[in-house]
Amino acid sequence: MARTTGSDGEKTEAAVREAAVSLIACLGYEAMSMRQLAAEVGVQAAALYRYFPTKQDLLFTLMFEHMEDLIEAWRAAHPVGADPATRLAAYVENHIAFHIERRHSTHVSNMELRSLSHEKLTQILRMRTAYEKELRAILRDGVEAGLFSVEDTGLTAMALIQMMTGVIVWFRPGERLSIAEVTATYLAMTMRLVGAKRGGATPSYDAVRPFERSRTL
Amino acid sequence: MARTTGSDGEKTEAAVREAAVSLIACLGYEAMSMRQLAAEVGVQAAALYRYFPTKQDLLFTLMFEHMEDLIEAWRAAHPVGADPATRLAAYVENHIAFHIERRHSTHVSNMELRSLSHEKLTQILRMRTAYEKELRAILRDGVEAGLFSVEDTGLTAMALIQMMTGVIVWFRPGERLSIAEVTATYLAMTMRLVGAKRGGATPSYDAVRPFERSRTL
DNA sequence: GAATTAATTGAACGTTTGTTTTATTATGTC
DNA sequence: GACATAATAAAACAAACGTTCAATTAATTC
Repeated sequence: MARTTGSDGEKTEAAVREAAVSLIACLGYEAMSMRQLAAEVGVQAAALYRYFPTKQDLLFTLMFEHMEDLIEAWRAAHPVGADPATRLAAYVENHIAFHIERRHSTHVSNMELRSLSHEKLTQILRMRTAYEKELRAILRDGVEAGLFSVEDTGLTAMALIQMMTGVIVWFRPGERLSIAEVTATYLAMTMRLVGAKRGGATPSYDAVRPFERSRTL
Repeated sequence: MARTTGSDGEKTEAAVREAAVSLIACLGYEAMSMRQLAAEVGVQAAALYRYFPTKQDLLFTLMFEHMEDLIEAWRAAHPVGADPATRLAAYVENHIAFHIERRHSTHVSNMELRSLSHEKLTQILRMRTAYEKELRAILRDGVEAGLFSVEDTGLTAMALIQMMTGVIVWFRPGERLSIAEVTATYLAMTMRLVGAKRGGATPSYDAVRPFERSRTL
């Protein structure tokens, strides 16, 4: 009827975050009730309000940290001073690896934007735009260097991001394809899509069927 | 306090459908209340139950008819007996035109699947799979004819559909790009992505910058 | 071991939800 | 003009919602 033995604020808060990401990803933000979330954590609904002032603040926190992590992952992975093709390859690989690893929080951050207040929405969209800007810069550099051939860098960046993020809709680890195979295929598709020229540091991105690939190895 | 002058069942039902698509697209299915929907139509909530037995039945009806229309649009537009490149071009053009025209109902059909019961979900997914199968068949034919070069037809089909459908996320009619420009660019990106060979009936799909294009015309 | 602080419960609050029921009025038919 | 039917309003239902508050116990500090 009060504090329970072994209870720890940090652990509870982490458990709430984790359960919330899963529940919101599966049911949707509006469909998940605070009582349902509390039950998943093994606690009463009132206890949640010790960690998050409102339901919407909880949602915002999850999204904000997802975007922070995404931007930080790219900051740690991006090759500095490399040629556009290398940078594009790094962007694709980082994006796909990150989104496959965090399917649930990606779902939350992409699908529940409409449940945010105007100010909080603006803040999340600003972070998203900053991340997408990196891709546009790579495409622009590639076009200016005569390495890529695209009609419109802004449109192409959106198309690529939609295509790559879409992987979480159908991909399930442990099924027909491995993460490495999926990433390699998306990389090849991306390089063809942007019309990457061959030669130099950039290998050919023509499609190689899996059985052919294994014969050449 | 009862039947109002000029009231007509058919008109009311159509108005309910229309308002529901807009409201669900903007607020989400769970966030839209039946009273809100009724107010939008200019009617009391109880009147809605004359046309749809439950809220979920309303959602299902909207999704079902969206999928029916999509499949019918492709049935009417698909070129029979044509080469894979022509068929692929027709698929892309039809898909983008349809989804731009029906942004709202596409949003509903893509985002609210989790609010459906198991049986109704299965029914919608069956229709979706049938539609996607058409694209896979085109890609397979193209690969077998040596015209396309893709690693995995299933994966490529999913990637293309995610990329194309994603247009509704950022595209707004009347802004920087026209529908025709967007469609042309997506078509060119698609052809490069599948490694379509040049020559024959298929023109080059190398990127041509807008200003260059207008100079050649 | 007393005092303080951290973590949680249980009950309650006022709203809002999807839906049902009953009564009432407009329209179309003979 | 009477009668049947179609279309709606108004009121009510129990259940569930997000959130608050006071009480209570575990852990920590001195």
